Amino acid sequence: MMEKKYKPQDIEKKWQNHWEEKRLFKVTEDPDRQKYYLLEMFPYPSGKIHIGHVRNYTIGDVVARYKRMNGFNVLHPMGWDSFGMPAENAAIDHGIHPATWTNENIASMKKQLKQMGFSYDWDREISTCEPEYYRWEQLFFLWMYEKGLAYKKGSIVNWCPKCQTVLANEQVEAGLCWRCSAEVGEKYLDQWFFRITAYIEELLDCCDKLSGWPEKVLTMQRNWIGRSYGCEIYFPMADGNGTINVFTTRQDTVYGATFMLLAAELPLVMELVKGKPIEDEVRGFVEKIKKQDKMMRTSEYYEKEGVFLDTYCLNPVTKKKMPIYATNFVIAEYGTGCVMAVPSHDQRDFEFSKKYNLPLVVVIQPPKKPLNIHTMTEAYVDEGILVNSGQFNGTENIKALDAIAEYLESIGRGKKTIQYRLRDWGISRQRYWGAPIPVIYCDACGTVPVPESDLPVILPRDVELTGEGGSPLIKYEAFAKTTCPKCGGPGRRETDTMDTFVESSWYFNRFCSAHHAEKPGLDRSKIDYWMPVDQYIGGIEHAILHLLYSRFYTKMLRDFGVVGIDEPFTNLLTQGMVCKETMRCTEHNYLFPDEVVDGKCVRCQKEVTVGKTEKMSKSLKNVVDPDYLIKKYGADTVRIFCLFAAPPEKDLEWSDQGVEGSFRFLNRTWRIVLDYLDDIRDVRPFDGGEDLDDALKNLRRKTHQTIRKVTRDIEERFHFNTAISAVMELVNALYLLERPEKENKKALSVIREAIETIILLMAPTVPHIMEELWILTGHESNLADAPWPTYNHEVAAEEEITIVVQVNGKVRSRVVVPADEDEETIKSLALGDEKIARFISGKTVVKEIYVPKKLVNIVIQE
RNA sequence: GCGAGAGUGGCGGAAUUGGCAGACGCACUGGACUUAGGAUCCAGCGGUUAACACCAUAGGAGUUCAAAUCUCCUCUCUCGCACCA
Repeated sequence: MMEKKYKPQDIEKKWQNHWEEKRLFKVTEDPDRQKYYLLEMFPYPSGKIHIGHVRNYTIGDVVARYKRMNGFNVLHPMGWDSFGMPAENAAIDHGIHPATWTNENIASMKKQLKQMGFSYDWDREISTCEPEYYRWEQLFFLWMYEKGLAYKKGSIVNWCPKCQTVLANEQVEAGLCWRCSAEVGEKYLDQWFFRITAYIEELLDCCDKLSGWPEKVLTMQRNWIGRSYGCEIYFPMADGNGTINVFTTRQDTVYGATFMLLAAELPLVMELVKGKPIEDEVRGFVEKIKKQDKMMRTSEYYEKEGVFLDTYCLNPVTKKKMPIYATNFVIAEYGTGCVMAVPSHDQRDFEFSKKYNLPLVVVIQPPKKPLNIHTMTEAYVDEGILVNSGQFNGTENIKALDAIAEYLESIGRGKKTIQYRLRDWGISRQRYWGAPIPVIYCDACGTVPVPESDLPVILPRDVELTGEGGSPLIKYEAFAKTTCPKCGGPGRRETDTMDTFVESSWYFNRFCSAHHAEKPGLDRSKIDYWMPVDQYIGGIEHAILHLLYSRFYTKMLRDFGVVGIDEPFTNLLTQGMVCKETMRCTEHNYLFPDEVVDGKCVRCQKEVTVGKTEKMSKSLKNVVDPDYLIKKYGADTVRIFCLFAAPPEKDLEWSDQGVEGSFRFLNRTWRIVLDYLDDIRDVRPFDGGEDLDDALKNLRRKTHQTIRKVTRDIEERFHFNTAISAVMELVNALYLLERPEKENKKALSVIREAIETIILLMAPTVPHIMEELWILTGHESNLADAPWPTYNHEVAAEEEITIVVQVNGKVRSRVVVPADEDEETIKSLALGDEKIARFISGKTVVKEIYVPKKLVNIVIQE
């Protein structure tokens, strides 16, 4: 037979069409089968898929196909997180409507995903910018408003005066607008917030139950929520007018508090100095700090500064007068914005006391060298015994924490409290391309939610985007001008839209009933069948926000009765980044690979230096184009390389030569199968019963060992790299086998078993080539439906094992014995070994260690 | 500063519970086949050594019959939070 060459371009399209025509990946609820919901984080339709998507979705696809072959009813959907700023920027820059731009991008990216052969149920495709999607989000908003979980509050935001819009912190670069470079100011704006803090304890405590999540992500979430147990303490003003309240986790040092620090931004600061001679000086300081603040936050050198307010409060336990200062380093938003200063036991307070010559009192003595306030060069922040602390003297400071808090409570000067770092989620965006917030403002009735029956509030499409003057919705009267649903009088719609993180906080539910048109857009019976997501896969960059918001939404929707689970994602895999080396020359900075010939820049002929590997990005010119790779090598090569080059959770270093190697392996597999094709076509895979010679027995053992290894690697830890290398070994073993005669049906059946095993084991990874080989070997059913192979323990077991013989822990020899050989025989073989004899002759054997099936260690006295 | 993770050949990476360090692949070297080879097949490939052997898992100590793996210290890198009182 003429050997047929492996041409991925010929076969991949064919199989993709076949899968689509047969609707092989369409799923419905089936109570008799175990469900498996596999989800990869859906993409923003930016235009083209990048290699990070390819890696993410390849990992997911292999798991989906693997689970399908193992009999699970697999839900594997895909959709588009299609609201967002890039669409608006494209509109401003190129005059194309965000909707058009977005939908064109979706079409081309969908084509690319299909070219990769990903096994999605495309019938469940969703796009979050469609009213069919966001109408339910608006409904949830109304419910949240009703329950007080959505509320409006004034807050300070970054404001670009030129673009007339709020900027996220990440969009402020060195105090300037990222787009127009205008100086960013602050503005006090009414913003909508979601009360995520209503679920803060549950969000924190459930971290302990998420055993399928990486510890790293849980740690990040816990830190982000930032729970601190402490105490609120009330410091009475010296003049008897009210108190200053502080939050502290160190109430054990309250006897050492000698002055009071306030965040300069607090309104209280100006109130305290009102009408005093010092008022102007303080105002000047406060204005200066307010201006500096944002810049200084990111600066490394942060000089602690303060100004005395010419006012005192009293330490509630020592009754001593404490001067009050406004400062630049106390955070207004954390705790109460006021801090009791204990200079002997807090480094910041210590520095401040030195600068402004304020008194110190030691209240904790270290176990060894006692502290002296005159010779201290830094604060003592460790543990010790309380001194100068009234009734608590002599107690270990840690043990006194509770007692002091209780004492403060008993005298009415404080109470135990818990503080969090996490604040409520501000969701208002002064942006056009987002889901409208369903609220109407009426002069007579105030804030009025849009009635449920009027939903959805549709985002109008015929608007003009100029990039200036803020959101076009403000000026679009047909949208903004409306009537109050309560009194029928004139009203104006909220023209802010929701943060795009809102859409991604519940989309995984929508996939369960993607086209459900009845309230609340989620079919409870389908939700109950599919949710929670069994395996979620995505980038580590979403470790905090997206995952935290999704957890919040899940708990809230549960309390609304919409879903029946507490946590959305049972198992989480965070895949690493795709990196590549960078190249640059002194003249043109970063270069594309095709700008370099013979190590020189093609434009200036200067020497090119190969830089370190970094995350692929357009600006570093170290990207690879999935389209080009698919065209050149086929999707299967791209898929297998992404899996083989590194385990999924680690960063993957892209290597063009490595891709060649993966392509070579597929060719090698293709050739050996086609080479045997005529001979094995009419043979059945070996299924035991007959004796085999050593070579065939070894091949068969290898086959079954490979099934065991691949199954475990996928099942236990998703280590596809080692799974693939195991199959490579089996392919190598086939190459090394002496080719049997055509008449030797027994040998050919063993070979057929090996070949079918290779095809089945590789089916999830490289589905197109394996489908083709499956058909070529005479099968009629789809490989995608074939069952995952099983191994036979006895066949996989080694008959002979190599026992390592050590002398004093160093390998000196090896003996080969039957697998079931007894300890005594092995030991005597070891002692009698020629090489071993050289090491132990004339020495005393102290001990013999025997590890079954592994080694003998002979311990001798030197 | 705090928290988390990592450090193994020229490179990417292997190494169930402590038990043969370097699987598999890339690169490289040699051979075969070829008009040719940047195709393919076979073989070699951590370092020192003629060999025996010795040295090697960031560095140093320790526990152990035995350590890449466990403990302590030091160094380096990555990520997250960062004046959170």
